[in-house]
Amino acid sequence: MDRADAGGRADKRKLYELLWETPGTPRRGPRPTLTLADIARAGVAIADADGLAAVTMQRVAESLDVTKMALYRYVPGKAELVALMIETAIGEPPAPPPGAGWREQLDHWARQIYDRFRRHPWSIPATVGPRLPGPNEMGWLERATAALTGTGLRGAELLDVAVLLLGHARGLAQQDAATPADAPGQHREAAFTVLLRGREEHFPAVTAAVRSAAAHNAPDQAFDFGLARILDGIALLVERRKRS
Amino acid sequence: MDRADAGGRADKRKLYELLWETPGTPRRGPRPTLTLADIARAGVAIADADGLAAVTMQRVAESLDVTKMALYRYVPGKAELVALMIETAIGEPPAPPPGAGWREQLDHWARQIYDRFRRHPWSIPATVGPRLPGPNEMGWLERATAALTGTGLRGAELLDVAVLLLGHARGLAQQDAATPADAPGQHREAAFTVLLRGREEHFPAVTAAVRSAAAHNAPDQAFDFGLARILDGIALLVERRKRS
DNA sequence: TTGAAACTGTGTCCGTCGGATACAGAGTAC
DNA sequence: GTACTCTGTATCCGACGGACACAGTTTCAA
Repeated sequence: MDRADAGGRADKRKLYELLWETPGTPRRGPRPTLTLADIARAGVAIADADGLAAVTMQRVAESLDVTKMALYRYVPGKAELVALMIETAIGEPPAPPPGAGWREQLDHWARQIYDRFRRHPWSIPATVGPRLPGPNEMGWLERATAALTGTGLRGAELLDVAVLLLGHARGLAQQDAATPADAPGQHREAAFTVLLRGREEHFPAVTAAVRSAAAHNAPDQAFDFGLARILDGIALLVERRKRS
Repeated sequence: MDRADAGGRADKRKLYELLWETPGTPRRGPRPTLTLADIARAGVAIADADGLAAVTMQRVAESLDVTKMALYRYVPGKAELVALMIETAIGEPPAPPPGAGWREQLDHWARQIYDRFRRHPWSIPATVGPRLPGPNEMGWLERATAALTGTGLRGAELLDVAVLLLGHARGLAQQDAATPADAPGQHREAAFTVLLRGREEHFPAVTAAVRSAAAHNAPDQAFDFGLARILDGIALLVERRKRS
């Protein structure tokens, strides 16, 4: 049973303090050999190298030359460790290109977060489910909403746009992570072709689409394509609001 | 260590047979007491009730009045069981509304898949990472691409559109699942308000957006909003292709 | 009719995981 | 110096996924 399900309010409070408050260092007893940042970085390194499943309290502790149980002096449990890892991996939001309009800013924002997801594929499964956002995560959200301030969109819509772009970046990063690294050329089409073989009459439209895509052997532009459609749709709304 | 990481080719082949081939029933030995569909349904029921973490070989077996190890006669491992559960939960794709244009079809498609994700929140974390799509999943993709056939979009773009819509439905369903069920009114804003309190100067744009959203106490329309933007953006492209 | 073969479900065992608890040593404040 | 507090450790536990050997059951072939 995952503690995230049954843990309840106490765990959530612990996580909040861990993410949002810098602990006032106590002045008694031996100095800690580790810091939260150390632990988070060690976890990220392991996850980057061998995936999220390889992030074990045991292994994180070994990479820090400490016993497994020592980690529990810093982190209440594994869920909180992963939360810290996410904050570390996502990092601080990048500065928007100076003097850019809302569209360029959002385009930049989406590409940056897409890049983070691709550099840390484990963060995609790690960020599903009910979660408490950390300061860095909130910082990214701030940048996205700030980009749209003054466009005439409503408050809720600003948040909706951020969620929309984030979902797209996540989805595409996941698709990239799903394609094996040994087929650099036709990522997605190759996997589908095998599945569709002999079943063309069941999936005629997909078959046609895959064949057409393979024939034009265009590079994988799914992220750019979706991003352009989304921004087009937002631009349409901005224009409409401006006129009214 | 998760077998999905290190398992390699043999596991993938097993999973393919499991998802795509109806096994020729052997005629020797005692008749099986279970079917794959039984097991998948039992797993779905447990996941719907208590979450994905509650789906244990032990518990699935108990709910079927069988020993844990009996399940391994049907399913190579837990990863494959979850894959079967996903196929069962997603189900066959719905028939498109007759006589509808591409936009209505895609709108319907997105709402339907959004609904599936919301009815089975566990399927969101279950469908991350490298996966082999099953027949039902491919069926959904078929419907989406079929809706756009004849619009002048390229083959790769049809697939991109499906990925885009799927990502949106996933993202929003996840956000819904993250909001506690005891706050029916202002879902998202309530959680943010607590985090932003006392930090308004750090996140001015988010603060303003959240306050504005809370003031207009509009119902949660994030899914509708994003879907409309996406379809607007696609419509723009379709128009452009039609003219050229 | 009588094995032999094949298949199903069971019981037992193992390694690994997250985590609780008790304890020993280290450092600080009085 | 001594009491207190904090750190890291050692040991233990239950639950998990899974391997393996075995017993019972059904069908096929002689």
